Amino acid sequence: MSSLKGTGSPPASPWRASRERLRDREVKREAVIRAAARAFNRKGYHNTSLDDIAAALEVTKPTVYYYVTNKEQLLFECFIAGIEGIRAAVREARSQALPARERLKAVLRHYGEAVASEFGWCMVRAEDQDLSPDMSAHIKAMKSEIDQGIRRLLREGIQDGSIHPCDPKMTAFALAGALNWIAHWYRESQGMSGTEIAETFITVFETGLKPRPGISNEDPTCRPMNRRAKSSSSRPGAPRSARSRERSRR
Amino acid sequence: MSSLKGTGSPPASPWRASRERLRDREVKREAVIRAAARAFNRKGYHNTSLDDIAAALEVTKPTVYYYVTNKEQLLFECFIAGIEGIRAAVREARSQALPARERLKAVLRHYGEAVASEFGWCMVRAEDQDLSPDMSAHIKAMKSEIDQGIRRLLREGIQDGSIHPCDPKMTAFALAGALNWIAHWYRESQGMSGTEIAETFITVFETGLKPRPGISNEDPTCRPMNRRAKSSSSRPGAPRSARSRERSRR
DNA sequence: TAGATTAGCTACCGGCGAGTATGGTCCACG
DNA sequence: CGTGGACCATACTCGCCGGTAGCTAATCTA
Repeated sequence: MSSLKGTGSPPASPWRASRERLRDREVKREAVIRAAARAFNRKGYHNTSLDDIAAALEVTKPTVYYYVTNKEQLLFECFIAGIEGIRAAVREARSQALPARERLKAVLRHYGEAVASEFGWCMVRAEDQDLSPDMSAHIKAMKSEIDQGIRRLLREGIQDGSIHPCDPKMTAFALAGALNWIAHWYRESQGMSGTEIAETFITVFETGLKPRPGISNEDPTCRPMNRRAKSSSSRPGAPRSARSRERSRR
Repeated sequence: MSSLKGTGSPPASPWRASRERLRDREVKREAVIRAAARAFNRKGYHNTSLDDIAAALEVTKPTVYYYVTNKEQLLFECFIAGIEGIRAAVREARSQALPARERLKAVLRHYGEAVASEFGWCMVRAEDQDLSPDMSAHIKAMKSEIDQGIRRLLREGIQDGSIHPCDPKMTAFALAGALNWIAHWYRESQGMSGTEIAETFITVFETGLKPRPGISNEDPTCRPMNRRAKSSSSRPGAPRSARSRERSRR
């Protein structure tokens, strides 16, 4: 699969112009997966029939089966499309020379972005009861990889002094839970992007609820819901490294 | 409904001795709902048939329908059973003379307890796509009530100085998300209770990731997983075993 | 131009599971 | 003692949906 992650492309279906057939099987296949993701997102996995997906693409069910073996695989592919970015971010975080808290923040930003994406729902809510044992195992392995990566960053941060001592396991659960839950309430219509939401969450997690005398409450991320421009200067040492790095789309 | 919330009662069914019929309708009705919650918890809503639920109670499907009008209502009742405790806690928090952060903490403790309960799954994952519009509206209203209650506590805490300034809406999302997600990974088998987990989360949220010079790291909740059973397996995204796709064999 | 390959459609099957029709059994009460 | 109602089982119906068979038409290849 090549560039499934990008951009809310308009729902135009590649079948439309039957004249200039792209004959690019991969493009169509991705369109099927994206349509499935959108449908799952709206109606849930079990309430979505393959006829629905086909209708959204203005084709019929056998056509969908021409690109995909079964419904389960459709869900699986959506999951992969969503989680791949996070895995990349986790791997990347290990090879950087920054305090662990900064590397963790970069991971969380990508995490939030992925969860708020088109595939966020599938990524977060794919129940392994709906998948065959081997696919379920795949998914569990990937989720575990991410979880362990976050725990490791927490441990490293505790050791290098950039993170307050805490239970890495439980803290990772709390962080991942807060971010995962974005998929339940986020709709693109709202003002904020996934990255912005992640940024706001990160501020909450970093600062904590208990007042910190030293820190001003002028921090723009603490103002209620304006969508400021990206305010790159407010916090010293904020790593734009992760942001500047272009998404690897191949 | 009387006391559905209590205690992981053994899965004994009140029908057991068909000889000594209890003939207590309310008791049986609650047993049905609890059995449904357990089944949904294990296999998911859509993968659970009413025959499954009936079988768990050692009765047949019409018996279930004798106590409940349809499957949807079953899910709804489970939801109510789970969320009622949180609503009560939110209401109670308004009539106390404590700093808002303390009242918020009390709410979050009840929240975590509810999410880790038998009905946590139903409460958290009841998709409103699976419910009729009016039931969905009920549920949304209750969820909103809780959300608004948390936001209010945050605002009050910011004003009385017990909570560091933050965006109440986003912070409420982060808190609720972290706690909701407990339902995805928590299994009673593990060592911690729901309240204990909530307590740990609260510590994380209060303190924040950034180091606080004043605070000792001797806080027992910050030690990694004091009473560890065979941990190392559970992780946030992956609800554990739950033998996938167990079909009702007849 | 003939066969092969690609891509899509119409029309169907099979079963699973929600919900029901019907009737039997046990108890309470008169 | 028989009658009504509460309670539960057997044995269905029926619609939906995942998946398939088999055809057609276009394009490619040689």
